[in-house]
Amino acid sequence: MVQENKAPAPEPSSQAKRALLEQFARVAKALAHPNRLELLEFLAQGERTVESLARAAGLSVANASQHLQQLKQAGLVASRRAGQHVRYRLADDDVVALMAALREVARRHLAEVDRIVEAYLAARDTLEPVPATDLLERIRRGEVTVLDVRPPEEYAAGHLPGAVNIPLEELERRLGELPRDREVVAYCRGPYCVLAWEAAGRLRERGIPARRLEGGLPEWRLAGLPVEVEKEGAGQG
Amino acid sequence: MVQENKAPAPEPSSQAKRALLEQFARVAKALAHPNRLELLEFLAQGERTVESLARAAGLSVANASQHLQQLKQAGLVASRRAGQHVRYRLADDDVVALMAALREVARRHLAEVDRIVEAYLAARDTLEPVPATDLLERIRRGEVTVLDVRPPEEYAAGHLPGAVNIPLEELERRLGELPRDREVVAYCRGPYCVLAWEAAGRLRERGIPARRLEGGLPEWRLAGLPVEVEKEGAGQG
DNA sequence: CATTTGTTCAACCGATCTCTTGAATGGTGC
DNA sequence: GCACCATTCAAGAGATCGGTTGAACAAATG
Repeated sequence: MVQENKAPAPEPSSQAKRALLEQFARVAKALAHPNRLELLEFLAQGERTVESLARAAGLSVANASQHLQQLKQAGLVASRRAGQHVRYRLADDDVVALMAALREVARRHLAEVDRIVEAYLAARDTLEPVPATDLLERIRRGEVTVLDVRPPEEYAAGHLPGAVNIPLEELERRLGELPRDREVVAYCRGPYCVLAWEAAGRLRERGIPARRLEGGLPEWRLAGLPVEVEKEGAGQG
Repeated sequence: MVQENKAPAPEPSSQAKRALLEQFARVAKALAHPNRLELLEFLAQGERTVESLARAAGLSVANASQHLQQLKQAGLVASRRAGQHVRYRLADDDVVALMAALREVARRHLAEVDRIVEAYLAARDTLEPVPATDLLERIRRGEVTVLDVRPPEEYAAGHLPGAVNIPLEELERRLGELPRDREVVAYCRGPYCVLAWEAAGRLRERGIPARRLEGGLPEWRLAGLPVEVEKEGAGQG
């Protein structure tokens, strides 16, 4: 039934409401493309140049640059010039929290996510992951070997206390570096980063007790847990 | 230096990675339009029909229905038929958390948000809002009058313990209902809902001590604080 | 100052999104 | 079983987005 009354109370500053909603939508829009989400995941590991990000994400440099600028305009990332390069970084840890909330909603309400995890990730490692706080306790007791399977560049930008860095592709070759009397806990970029699943699976196939950390380095850092950083040659805080 | 090596390790299941990122982007895409964000804000107050939502958001019914279906496919809302109507609701409180994270990032990193708040909202009430836990304490001590300025429909779907419901447009007329010996704390739909700012401002202009609650009903509920619900005539859990 | 290297800009096309309009669907209640 | 009603579907116009290409720009190097 057509209600012939005037517009339903065009509130005083519905103008403000609209303007605010547009700002929030702007942030969401920046998150609304898989390539940008992947760039954010890389940036959550630490500062990187455009070129490095483009290579990691399999994008052309121009394309990566465009996406990064969208992220920047949405306030999700920041950049600075360092020598010849422009280095991008997450604007803040609250961006990590936002991505976590996004993943959580998707995980809980999209059956497709479960399906993908079952089909691709659970095939490599079915064990439950180790919660971060449990791991910290066991690190302090020296009961565990922490294995960082990310590329050295990301390891250098920050890693778990005492973590050993063996990128996945070198794992078989460098098995000797892992003590055999302690459980290994592997981690990488985040809760769905395949590297850690794969590493845990491969290690257990070889009889080495191994599990994944629940979440990756960004989530660990977000929880306020301690992170070690290699001192950088050109770094300046 | 141009690295002429082959593609940078096209990881085993970058397929899975891609598929997951697309799912996360799907959720973000659903959030990436001001109209849908507004619908979500209404839904965060409680279950509503398509028609009611369309009217509240100033959309055509067909358009509102389309947006609601996008939200549904992204797992953000759910629906059920009730008599002749279809009633939509938030899928889960984690959606409230996601929206909170989105607003937080926008607030902290988009200068435009501050500008809008300053220009439109702070003009009505400049006092700092009351944190939810503080308010609960004062409610229990009976030290405060809690004022819900949302429409009765939203009040009925859930409100703060002991809250008085006076929609903003009736505020002047019904000032007598407010005890004059206690501070009034007004709230509405969320941290940027103008109703509470306006109400607090108008009350203080009349010499009644009044402030806003920090956040609205959805944030209060998300924090696990107690909510009162009117018993509904046709409700069935 | 000229060159090199890394990043950004600008223009373009195809794909996707948004809203409108008008018709179809499918429960409900009589 | 029938008519009604809220909701959904379908199609189309206009706008926005996404990726490519090639040129422009900026900082460092020699």
